[in-house]
Amino acid sequence: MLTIYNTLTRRKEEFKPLHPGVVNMYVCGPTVYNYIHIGNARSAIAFDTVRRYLEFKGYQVNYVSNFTDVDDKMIKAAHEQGITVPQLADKFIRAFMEDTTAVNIEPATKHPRATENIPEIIAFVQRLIKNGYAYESDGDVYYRARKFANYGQLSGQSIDDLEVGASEHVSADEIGKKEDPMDFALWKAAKPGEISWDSPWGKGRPGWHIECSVMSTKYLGQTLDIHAGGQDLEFPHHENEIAQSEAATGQPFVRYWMHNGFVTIGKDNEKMSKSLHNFITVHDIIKTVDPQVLRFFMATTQYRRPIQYSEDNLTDAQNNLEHIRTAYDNLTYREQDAEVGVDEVVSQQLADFTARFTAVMDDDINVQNGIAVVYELVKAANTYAQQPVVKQGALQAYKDKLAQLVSIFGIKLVARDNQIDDEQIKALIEERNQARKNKDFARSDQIRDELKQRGIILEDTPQGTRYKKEQ
RNA sequence: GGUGGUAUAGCCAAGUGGUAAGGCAGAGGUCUGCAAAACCUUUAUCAUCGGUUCAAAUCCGAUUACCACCUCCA
Repeated sequence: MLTIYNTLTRRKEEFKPLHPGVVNMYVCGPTVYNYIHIGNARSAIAFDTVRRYLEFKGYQVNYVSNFTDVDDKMIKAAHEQGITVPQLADKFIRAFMEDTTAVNIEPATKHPRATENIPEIIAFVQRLIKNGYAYESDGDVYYRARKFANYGQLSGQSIDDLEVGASEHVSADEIGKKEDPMDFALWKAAKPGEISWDSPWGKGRPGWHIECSVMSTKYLGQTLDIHAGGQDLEFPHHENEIAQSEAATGQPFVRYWMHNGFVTIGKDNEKMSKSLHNFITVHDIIKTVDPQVLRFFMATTQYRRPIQYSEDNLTDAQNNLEHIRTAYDNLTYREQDAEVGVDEVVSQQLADFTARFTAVMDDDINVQNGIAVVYELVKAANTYAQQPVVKQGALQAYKDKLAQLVSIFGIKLVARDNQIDDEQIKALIEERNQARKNKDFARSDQIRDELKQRGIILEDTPQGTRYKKEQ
């Protein structure tokens, strides 16, 4: 039984989608005014992993993730770079797709953009005005937070406590426009020269929160199974989404709210964020770090826990991933002398591993326990691969299971190309084998060292000398 | 000030009442001509104090430290 921690109720709950067998899932995406950093990627990776596990469990997942392609930061960045807001959006949406593809994040079923849904947004705002939850004020439209009885339920705070904080931060030009400091913008009037769309309230653009309410319900229905995002979106973004959506539809908006923990950095474990200027972009890091290592590093920490970013931790991930890849290679290597047939003991063992993996992952996607099962599988596979007699079917079964389980973490296990075409190298390997037969170990070690310099690793096994390229 | 989270071996980290999973690094060993790879063995009383209990890392209270949200941020 799959359980998921629901931020709304602050406890783990049995996961039951509204429609059996289908999961409608919405994940808040980035504002596309810059390359995504590792913290942004964490969110995408965390929920890509959740998605992959749900699919492993047999669900059909409709996965929608938006691009916020118009807001203050977009307008500012476009102005600074001397390009239009749509040009800026196109540039960084392309970069987003490149970066997320590199770390093996599946594209969403649908990646809607706010600016592609302006008519729907306007209609949604009109509905809120009609229902009495919103009001126009000098070209802006605001939501009456106090009118929504459950406002504050997600963040667990009373609206009065929230108001104390909010009143300190209301910008000067909003004072006087709002009926109440807690009210938030659904539609913002355009300043001269800003990108804008015609609306019943004059030229303007959508507020931040409204696009997610509109697009999630448009593509997934009035009640979503899962709505996810970073913990920093709990308030105000997701709180406001609930208020908007439920005031408009009269239906429960989301069944399970999921929020991922932050990537932290530095000795103080500070949140990696754009405003603290302590971020590392995916675009940059994958120039020097294997994207699969980055993926493994992030995917093997449970989504709610923080991830401490450091070189050491990344190295740990690299070692662990290499260990898994080597096991896969070890299985592949024995295919040359494997006997035809299957092994019932192995089949049973793999079924047990799968059951245990599922049992631990069912506990709120506990990937640390999941990966622990994978390590046990690796150990069993390595042990099997050293048996004097092995079966083709068993080798394949181990490989398939290993590949299947790590694919949930976004890792692609493939047979590595260790073919050597260089005749000179082949001759050297042959010469070394001859030298070993003649117990000329000085010569054989010399050849081994020489080839190592050239990136060829030799390993002597009971099945003969195995060579592989240095990774 | 309000709210939430975290504190387990050198490092990462699991574990929500019964005498501490797993990985990395380290040490020893098996295998090997030597290596490599692999496998085996080995390393903690769980931030502090107090309480409940036959029994607590695990429940309750207090304390300390760190982080986050309450304004844009995944």
